[in-house]
Amino acid sequence: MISVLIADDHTILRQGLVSLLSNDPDILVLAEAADGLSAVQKALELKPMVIVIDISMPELNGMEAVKRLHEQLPEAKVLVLTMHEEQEYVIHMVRAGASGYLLKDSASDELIDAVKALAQGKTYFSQYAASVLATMSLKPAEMWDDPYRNLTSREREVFHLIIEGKTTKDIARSLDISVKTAENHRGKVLDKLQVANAAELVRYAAKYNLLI
Amino acid sequence: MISVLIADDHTILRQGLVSLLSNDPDILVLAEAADGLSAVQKALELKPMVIVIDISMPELNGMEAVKRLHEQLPEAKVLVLTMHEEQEYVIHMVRAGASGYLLKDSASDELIDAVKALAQGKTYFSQYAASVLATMSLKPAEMWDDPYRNLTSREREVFHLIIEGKTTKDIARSLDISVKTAENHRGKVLDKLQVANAAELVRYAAKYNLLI
DNA sequence: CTTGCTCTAGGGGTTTTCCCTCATTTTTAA
DNA sequence: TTAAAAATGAGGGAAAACCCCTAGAGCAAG
Repeated sequence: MISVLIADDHTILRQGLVSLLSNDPDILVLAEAADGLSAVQKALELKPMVIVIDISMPELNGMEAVKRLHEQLPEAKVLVLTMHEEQEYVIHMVRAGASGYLLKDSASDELIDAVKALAQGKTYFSQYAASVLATMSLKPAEMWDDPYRNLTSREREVFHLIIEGKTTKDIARSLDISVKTAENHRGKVLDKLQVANAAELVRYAAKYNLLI
Repeated sequence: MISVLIADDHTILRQGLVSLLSNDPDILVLAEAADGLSAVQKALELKPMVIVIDISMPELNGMEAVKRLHEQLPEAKVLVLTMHEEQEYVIHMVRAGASGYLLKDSASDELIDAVKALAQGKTYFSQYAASVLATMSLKPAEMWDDPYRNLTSREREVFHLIIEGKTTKDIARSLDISVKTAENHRGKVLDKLQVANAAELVRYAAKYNLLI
């Protein structure tokens, strides 16, 4: 019997998953969680064999939750179930400790296969995720992180202010630094993320789900 | 017996919905569709009483699909099931002909209630959607559309070029107009959408799912 | 046929962005 | 502890963005 915890903030989807997984005689759904924090808590309490988790959740996002689960409950296997196709998501989640990655538009049979694979200590990656990981493994390690990760903390502050539509003067004021310094940070951000202007930067942010 | 068609591009969610609805003895799921176009085709063919549809779908987005369904199969009731909380989505979908609007994080009981309500010719709106519509009905009709709708066709062209990160010079070249004209259009777009700069414009585009 | 809207184009201005360079101090890591 | 990286600040300049304004041509509706 495979015990499973399901974490997803969309109730209907979550209940649909419970319904799907419960149809299989080998699978027992222990509990559900609607946010990352309660997912970690319930996992530590109930010690499920497999945790099915979505990336985007309130309280504690999926990535942080996976990290904590992997640290505090390494014997539990984490299956990421998401609609995010971005390469970076796959990589980040795997590095955070996920044993499987499945897109929400895959078939429900695949979900059950994945849960069973993880319960047996195997990994399970969708066609897409597997190919991303295969491609990535050919690149040098320093290329793995998306450029946003290469920003310094100050640069990230500036980054977020730019994508809020703030001007350099606004940024200088809100960070209490000189306009010239803010300008320098701005330049470095654009340079590091390889975009030409603020508009492209916001596109970048949208692409990586960095817009609050 | 209530016949239902389910349209959602995420296979797992879709199958979860089928599983949930099939548990109810009064509901019969006739078919599923993974994109807007096939949803319309299958609806015209099978003539379901209720169509459960997601907004964001490939081929033909939910809004267009709802519009066509309402025109070509007015006797079928459309229930929009989505994770989009944006006010504008609710309004647009209702104006397109939806009889119900449900968020994906509502409970599955609510989904079944909604399907039954629509089958009886009633409407069903989630707490949130209902309040949005209540608030909107107090505003004058010309305020209903989001500002993007007020752009002229030329302004929309410019809009899309701006959110691609193009400079005014680029825009002038690509539309074969003078830089000054492009500048004027740019100004009008920013003014009509009430944003201060290109960065905010891209945010706006992201908010309304206008980023390609 | 006038009124209004759109598209076009320009004048002239201020502000902001973007791109270099250089330099000091602080923090971090080897 | 020394070297590297980060944060700070500034000068100067070219380009772009932003904000006024006017104005003609075309087109559709009243």
